[in-house]
Amino acid sequence: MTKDMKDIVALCKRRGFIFPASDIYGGLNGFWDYGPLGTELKNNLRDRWWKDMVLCPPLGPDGAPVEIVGVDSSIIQNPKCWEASGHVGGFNDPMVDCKESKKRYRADHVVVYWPKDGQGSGVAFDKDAEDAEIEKRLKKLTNKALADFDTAKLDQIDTAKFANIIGPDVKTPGTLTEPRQFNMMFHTFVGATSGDENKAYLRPETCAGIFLNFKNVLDSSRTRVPFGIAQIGKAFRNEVTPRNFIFRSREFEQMELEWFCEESEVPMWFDFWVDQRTRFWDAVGIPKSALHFLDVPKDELAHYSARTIDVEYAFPFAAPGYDELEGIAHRGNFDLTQHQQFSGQKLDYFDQATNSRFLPHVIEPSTGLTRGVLALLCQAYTPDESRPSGVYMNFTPAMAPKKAAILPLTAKEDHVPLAQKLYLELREDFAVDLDIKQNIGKRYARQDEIGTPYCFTVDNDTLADHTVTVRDRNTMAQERIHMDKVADYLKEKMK
RNA sequence: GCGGGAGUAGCUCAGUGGUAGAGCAUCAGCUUCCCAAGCUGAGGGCCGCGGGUUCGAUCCCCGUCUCCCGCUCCA
Repeated sequence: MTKDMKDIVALCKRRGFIFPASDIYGGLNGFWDYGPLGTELKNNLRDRWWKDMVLCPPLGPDGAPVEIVGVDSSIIQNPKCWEASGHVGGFNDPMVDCKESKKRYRADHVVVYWPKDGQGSGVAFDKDAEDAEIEKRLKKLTNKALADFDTAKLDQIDTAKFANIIGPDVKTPGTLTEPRQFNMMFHTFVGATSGDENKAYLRPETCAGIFLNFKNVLDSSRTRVPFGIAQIGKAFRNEVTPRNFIFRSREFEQMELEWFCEESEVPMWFDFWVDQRTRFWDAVGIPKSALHFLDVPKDELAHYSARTIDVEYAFPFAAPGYDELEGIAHRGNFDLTQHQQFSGQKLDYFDQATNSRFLPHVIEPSTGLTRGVLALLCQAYTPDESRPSGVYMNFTPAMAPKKAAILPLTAKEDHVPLAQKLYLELREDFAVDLDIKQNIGKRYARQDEIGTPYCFTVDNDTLADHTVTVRDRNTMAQERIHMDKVADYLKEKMK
């Protein structure tokens, strides 16, 4: 059984899950619109996250209920916020292109070896190049030994000297272009005039809005450490290469929790949240067997993080590997420290019990809602040549955009009125379809393709004893239940 | 941004220098007591967009946009 992204993308478009944004204008790279079914699916996943995190959060490791509150912060904040977070300074990496090798390099990742005697060209290497390899290439290109060179990072070198540098993958000097800034943040202007003084950014992640409101929440909500603040919302990144359907898009939606605790309790809470998040994915239909937990190696950690576990999912485009679905990071107290410094406002927490002040440490389970939707779609997509539709979407009942279809077995006779009655009853509580036209097989197939877990069919027996058949999407098996029990049946299945 | 591939019906694709087809989907009718997406029919495309060559371009050329694959990037 193979899952091909092309087929999944086609089904999403055909059945109204996801469309290219601005489709009638030819689309826009990295942007997507959610159609009728996709919106329901996304909302179901979003609401389930909010319920599990904020409305009905779990019991903590000690058995006591954990406390989490929500915020909904502005997408545009004071630009100083992004200086404090490091996004303005740290993520505008200057890049250089090589006209010869057609490769692109981060300027600070390229090391240039300059001859100490000033004779001949400088030779550039990737920062991770092995000594033996460097020595060999220097010898070949300049006939000098490693000890005859000084080194400097490319971003520290005057561009006037670039003409005399041999790029990392070529043999002649002068092929490297001037460094150019790559800004991952979308910028905009606040107010009617556009100039540097009112430049602002669309948030590249939602968590900053949580840290900015840390003090406001403390002052207004009687929360006490340990506690969490959650937020769901859009974020924007000017990705160099949007790729893999909605996996890496320029506008996306995040679900983030910042869990504030004492430093000494970090390991306990870290493990707790990894466990909780795994349970969540399992509950919405992503089993642990489809996940991979990557303990991010120290040298690849973000500058603020002491430990991060990437929860990766077996996306078809990553096969046979995995790609990131969620990151659970120990951010230390980096964010509060930075915002305290840049804003000049005290953000420390006063603990009445111990009469001490401190900046809490943070555990951040951060996931992409839209990546979650993609994982749900990929996981649900099930080719099955034995059935007419050739495929069905195996959503859990709780996540499925449509919970059930009500089908009169025939369009004539007297099946229709009973089906309508059942439909009107169910639609008060569930997203259900009533489908009367065409033969029953065609209608089952249609529901399979959009992942409706149950079909209730009215037939001749219904007229006599008010029972209907329940047809299970995955097994195609049927059982009879009383019409009055259908609502309870659905409710039970959606737990 | 670079290299390669591709844009024809809602989807997947054929096709020809003389203004277009198939399968599926959609809709209507028929059939059907349960997978018979079976039967009949209908709607739907200025062949991505803009130029150029030509008597004439969906086809050839140029530009542009978008998508896919590989680099680069992914805090």
